[in-house]
Amino acid sequence: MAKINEVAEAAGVSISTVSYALSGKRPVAPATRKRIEEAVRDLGYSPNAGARMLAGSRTHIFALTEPLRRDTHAPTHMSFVLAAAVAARRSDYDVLLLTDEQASAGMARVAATGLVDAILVLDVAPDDERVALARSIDTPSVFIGVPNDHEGLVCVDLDFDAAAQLAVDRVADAGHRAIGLIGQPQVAYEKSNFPPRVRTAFERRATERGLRHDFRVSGDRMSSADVTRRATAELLDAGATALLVHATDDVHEAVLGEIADRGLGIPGDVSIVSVAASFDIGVLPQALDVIPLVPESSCDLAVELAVRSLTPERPEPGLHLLPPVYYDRASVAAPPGSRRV
Amino acid sequence: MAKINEVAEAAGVSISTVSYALSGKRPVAPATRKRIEEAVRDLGYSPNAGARMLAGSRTHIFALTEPLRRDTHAPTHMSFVLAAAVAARRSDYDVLLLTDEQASAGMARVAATGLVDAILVLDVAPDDERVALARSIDTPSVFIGVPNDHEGLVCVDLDFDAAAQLAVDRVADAGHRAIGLIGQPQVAYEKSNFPPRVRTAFERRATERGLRHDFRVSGDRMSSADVTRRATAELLDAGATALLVHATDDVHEAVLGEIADRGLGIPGDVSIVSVAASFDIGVLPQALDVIPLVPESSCDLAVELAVRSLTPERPEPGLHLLPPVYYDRASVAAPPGSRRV
DNA sequence: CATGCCTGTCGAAGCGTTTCCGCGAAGCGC
DNA sequence: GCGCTTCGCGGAAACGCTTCGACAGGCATG
Repeated sequence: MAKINEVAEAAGVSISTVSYALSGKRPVAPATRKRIEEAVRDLGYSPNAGARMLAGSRTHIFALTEPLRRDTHAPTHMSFVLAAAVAARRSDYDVLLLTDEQASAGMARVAATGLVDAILVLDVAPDDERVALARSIDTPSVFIGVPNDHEGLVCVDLDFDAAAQLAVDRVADAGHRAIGLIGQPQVAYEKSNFPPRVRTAFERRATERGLRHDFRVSGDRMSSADVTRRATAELLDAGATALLVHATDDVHEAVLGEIADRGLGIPGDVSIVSVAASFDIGVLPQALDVIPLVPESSCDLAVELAVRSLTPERPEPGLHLLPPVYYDRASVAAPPGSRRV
Repeated sequence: MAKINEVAEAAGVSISTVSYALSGKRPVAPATRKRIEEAVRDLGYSPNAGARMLAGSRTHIFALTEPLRRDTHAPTHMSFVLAAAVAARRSDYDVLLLTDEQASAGMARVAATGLVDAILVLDVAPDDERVALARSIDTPSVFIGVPNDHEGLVCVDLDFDAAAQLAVDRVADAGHRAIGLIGQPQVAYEKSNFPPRVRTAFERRATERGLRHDFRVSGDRMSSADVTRRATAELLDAGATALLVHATDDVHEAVLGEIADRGLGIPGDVSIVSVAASFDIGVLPQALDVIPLVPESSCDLAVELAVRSLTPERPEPGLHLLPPVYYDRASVAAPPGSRRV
């Protein structure tokens, strides 16, 4: 509760010198700086947030908007929120949560009142209404996810296309000629932005590589494991020797369960690659090759772009895609009966 | 981006009149008020957040601290965060998220800088370090959950004792003489504050009513359904005719699965009551009697107390427990072979 | 020795609200 | 018609910080 003038008095300098010493925006003599730092410590001074906002042009707050759709996968979502908060903090920023209907309304509000310096947009839908909003306000925003119409926006995401292509290439290189993709639940292809990207890239690349390929959605919360198991069964029955899985942990479990129940081995009989998994793949009973979706990476980049958009070197609008990384866990091998080793 | 003086000019009044008209802290002539409101609309004025904080003594921000322990159940947690944000918004408050290590460090920081008016404490552990912190700062705080040492703190929670007692009474009244409790995973009894409360109250009340009773933990994420099924089997084998379940949805599913596999009917052979469930009990394949833990109730109350702690009528420190509500879904009946109907 | 240039510091002007104090006009009772 | 209260409103002082412009002194340069 000490104020800056008390610090100044205690250190025997002027208020402005204290301010400069703390912000580092102007050089201060080492001896002076030391006295000031001591005074700060002794008095337990920390600058008043409101005064800082008013005088400076920074609030040191980012908004995080998240509509929280019904079908949002809670654990994944939590990882992103956490990662965003941690990343923001590293740049001396706090995070203001705008959930639910406040995702849009609040976004306009905090922009108008100047409560935040920038806005991080989470849980992006293909036709997200926050796209228009972002364009209409002058608070910079960074989308974590790619809406259909992203003209002029700064977007961050895993390069899902490249990820899907990488996975397809890997199994194709291993000699597989027929592959399947177990995707997200049906609703995700309507409400979310990335599942369709994986699917499309999968199909395109499989075609390019001359592979037979097929796609199935997985089960959602209600229909549970059954749908997924059936999907797995269908793909295997159709002759697929490699499966890519783009889904949550329980879907992976169901896929592995079905494979095990059939007495098939990984990678001896079936090869598996997990694409864009955002959970800890280590919780699964079987080690799987994975191209992870790392919330920390996306959020770190998003925060960096947000910070930079407050400087003269604003980041250029457009897609900032993170290159996929492939982790080999020996769940991909040549298909059974193949002539190669 | 319009400022209050522009509004004043446009409406032909002074700045202070605009302020009073908007805050309602002093009466303003209807005609004047109308002119001001129009000017506000025309100019799209919204008061600058920083200036408001500095001049007024309110920031209109609550902090929400959540350490996010490893074992936190993501969906439940999300419900609480969402409920808190919604409740806060109804009182014209925004929510600043302090996760992870910032749960404590950030709590001290936002208090010192005056960034927030009050602090909501989530995810409370029995020996929570935020207890000491809360006492040492002068920003009011409200705990959602009850730490062991809650002397002088304002705490909100479901009355777990009463809930457990209510459930025990219900099955006892129905004629059961041997009952079981399927609780949370083991770790929850060390790290969380409420599971032990349910267990203790269960045991006390069952003893008071002269019931044979037994307790089992459920399985966690890794050990999955097996542990829970075994626990269920053990309780049933020991002769329990009624089971109380205090756990997440998948544990409920496992319990129901085990009962179904044994060819037992609910409530014909076994009676079930779900205690303090925070998920939508409707997702289960079978309707169950439930005493729900409603995040909205807790958070609404917490916000109300937080708001009130900023007024002269500060709420008195202590436990503010929400009375449990019993929803009858016909999953409790007389035990098999009982003489009554 | 005068000049100019750094370096380190200070004073003061904002930043956009809220709120205290006070003033004029209108309404009231006598 | 006079003094009183009440009502509506305006002026101006905070609120605590950042930052611009200025200035003194020390140093090297011509």
